[in-house]
Amino acid sequence: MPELPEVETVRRSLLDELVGRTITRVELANPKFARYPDPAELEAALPGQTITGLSRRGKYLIIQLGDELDLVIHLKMAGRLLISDPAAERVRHTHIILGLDNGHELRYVDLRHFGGFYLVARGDYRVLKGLYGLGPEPLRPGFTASYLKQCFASRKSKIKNLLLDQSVIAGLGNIYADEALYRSGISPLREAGSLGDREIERLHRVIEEVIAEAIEHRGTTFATYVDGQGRRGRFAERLQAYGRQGEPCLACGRPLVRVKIGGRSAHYCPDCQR
DNA sequence: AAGAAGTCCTGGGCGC
DNA sequence: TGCGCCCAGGACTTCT
Repeated sequence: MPELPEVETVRRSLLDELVGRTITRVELANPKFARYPDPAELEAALPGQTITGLSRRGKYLIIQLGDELDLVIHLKMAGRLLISDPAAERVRHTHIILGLDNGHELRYVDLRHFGGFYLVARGDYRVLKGLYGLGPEPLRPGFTASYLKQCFASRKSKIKNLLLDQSVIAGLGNIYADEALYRSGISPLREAGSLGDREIERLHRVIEEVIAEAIEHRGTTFATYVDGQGRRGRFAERLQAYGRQGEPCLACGRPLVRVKIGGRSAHYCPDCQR
C-alpha cells in the first residue's frame, strides 16, 4: 500500500525516464481509471503534451504537463506505475497506457481498482478534495511539534485515527502510523487530546525519522508495491510493529497484538505502548 | 463540527 | 478439491 515513502520512491524512479518526454499515445484499457475529467476528454488532452516535471504531495503523484496542466495520480492500495517496452506482455489489471516519444510506455496497473488519473489545471486541486485539504509534509518545515499539539488539542479521536487523517499530516498510512506509535511508545488507542507535550514531541521526531528511513530503504513491499522499474522496497524487514501481531516485541519480548481502530487494523505492544 | 460508518474492488487465505 | 466467506486498505461521502 503506497504511502509517502513508496510514492516518493516511485517518483524518483520515474524522474529520469519521464521528464522531458512527450506523450504520443493514450490507451484507456479500462476507462473508469480516468477519474477526471471524463475518459474521452482525458484521452484527447494527453497526446502531444510534454512532461515538464514530476512531484509529489502526500500520497499523490503529480506529473506536470507543459505549463498549464497537472496529471495527478493516486495509487491508493495497489496501484503501480511501470516503465515498459511496448512489446512486453501486459500484466493483468493494466488499465492505462501512455506511449512516450522514446519508444517506452508508462503503464498503470491496479489490482484493487481504487486508484486513478485526474487531469486538472496547474495547481487547481479542487476536484481532489484530499489533495486540496492536505496537511503538511512530514519532512518539510511546516511540520512541527507545536503544529501537532494544536491538531491534537482536545480531540477525542484515537491518536491512530488522527495520524491517518491526511488533513493533519500528509502521507502517513497504516504501516507508518503503526511504526511511529510503536517507536514512540504511545498506544494507538489513546485519545489524541490526552497526549502530553513530551509525548507529542517524541511522536513528531519519530514520524520524521520513520519516514526518512523508509524513503532511504525505498519503501515497504508487503504485497504488490514496486517502483517504476519493478524493484521492491527494502523497508519491510525493518518493520517493528506492522504485521507482527503474535510475534515478540523487540523491546520487551511479549507478543504484539492487533486490534481494530476505526475499521483499520492497528498493531502494537500493550506493554511498551501506553 | 467532529466522529463513525459505509463505499469502492479483487485476490488470497481460511474453514468446512 | 472447491465453494463461500472474510479481509486488506485510502479517500471520499453520508450519517448522526
